[in-house]
Amino acid sequence: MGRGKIEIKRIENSTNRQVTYSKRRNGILKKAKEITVLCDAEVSLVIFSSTGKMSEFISPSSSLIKILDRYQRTSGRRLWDAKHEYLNSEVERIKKENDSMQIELRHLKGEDLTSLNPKELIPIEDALQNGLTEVRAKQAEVWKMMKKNVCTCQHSPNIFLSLFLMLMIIYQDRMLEEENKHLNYILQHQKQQQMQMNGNARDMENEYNQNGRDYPSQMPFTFRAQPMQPNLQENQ
Amino acid sequence: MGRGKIEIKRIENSTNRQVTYSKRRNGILKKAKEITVLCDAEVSLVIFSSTGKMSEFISPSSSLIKILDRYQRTSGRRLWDAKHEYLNSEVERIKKENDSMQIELRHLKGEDLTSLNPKELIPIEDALQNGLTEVRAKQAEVWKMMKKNVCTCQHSPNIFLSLFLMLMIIYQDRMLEEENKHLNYILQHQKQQQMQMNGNARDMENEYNQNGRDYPSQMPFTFRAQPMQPNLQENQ
DNA sequence: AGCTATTGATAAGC
DNA sequence: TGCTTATCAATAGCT
Repeated sequence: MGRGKIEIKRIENSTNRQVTYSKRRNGILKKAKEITVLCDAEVSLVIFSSTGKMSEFISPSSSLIKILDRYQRTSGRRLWDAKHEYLNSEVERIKKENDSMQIELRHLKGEDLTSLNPKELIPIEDALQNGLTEVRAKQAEVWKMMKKNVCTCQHSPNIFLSLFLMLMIIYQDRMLEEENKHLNYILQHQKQQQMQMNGNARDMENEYNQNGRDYPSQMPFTFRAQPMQPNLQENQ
Repeated sequence: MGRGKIEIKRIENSTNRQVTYSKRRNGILKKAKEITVLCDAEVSLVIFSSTGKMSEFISPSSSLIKILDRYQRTSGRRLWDAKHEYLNSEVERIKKENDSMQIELRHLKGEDLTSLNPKELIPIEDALQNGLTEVRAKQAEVWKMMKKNVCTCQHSPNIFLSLFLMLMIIYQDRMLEEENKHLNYILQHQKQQQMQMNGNARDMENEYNQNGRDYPSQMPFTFRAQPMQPNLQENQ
């Protein structure tokens, strides 16, 4: 490509060689950029001219180190010494461990199940059931301990209030969540009511109670975000 | 250069991208060879396709290690040390990830729960419950499919036998486990009986049945490791 | 460094 | 993947 065909052999004229180098180097760098973008390839290109000037192109999303790392893994050729080799193997080993754990975790969380056959589902189900049993046993134990503390500890006059506060602390996140759901529910409900204003105006309080039963609650106790009963400690 | 101008941006069509990659890679490799010959440059070119296939060109008179050495000297950038640091940090990072996953896994499996406070147990319980729901939904789906296949497929006369065999395959591990438990139970029982030989010799069969009820079984169906009923297919 | 005639690379199609 | 061909891109030689 040019005013005449050239043979691919060393250009003897130094100036000419230098000019050709400059032009062709730009060409290759451009091509390298283009192939990374067009084909999302990973490219590392290092060129030294005969005068020792260096040019390079590394895919922007990568780095020379990453590419060389990959080069070693893919080609099997070793570039660094044993020290690095050890670290490399460490990384490989731990990454593998990591991957398998990730898969296990995903499965336990009910994700990526489509890739499993029925037989593989069984040990997962077992593990989950077992875990749940353990966790609930632990929770029961905690409750038992608490109860025991309440029964044996006589020197606190406000023990039920304390217990209540503990529950508040334990369940505060879920309570906030529930409260949010609750408030959202009321809000939406009020909107609906306003829209129906012109139509049949039914008893608002009554309707709330009616629908309140459908409002989902996953709490073990039915806490509602209402002012704390001030007479609670009278119960003991 | 081609039947039409193309914009330099990622080629979305995967086949097209692959073809273009192949062609352009050849082009770049050729250019790299040419510039080394024409201008006696030193070139190192490593390309990974998006599918992970590697191609390389290193100036024949050189080697990748020589070029990288020169790269370090010329650019002043460190590759070996940097590589070392990079790997060390990688190991650290992945190990941390590993540890946290391990802890999560243990917790989900109901281990090491003593270190947790009640509040921390709740998300674990939720995750387990959720996972169990997902897994069982998946299982239900599988069963539904099986059932559908059984109902819609009329050309197999031994469909219930087939179904039974499928169950056998799915549950074979648990069956073996159960059988083992069972056999161990009998063995231990017989030992106890032998030790009591000289004492009050009660009805052996009776005692087995009496204690047999306590022998735990978690199977959804009560399979016992006994010869398959040969008349099973008559049931259909 | 710029220009352009010319060769080379390649996009699209098979 | 390989071949063909119309087009576009790179560049050799020159200024």
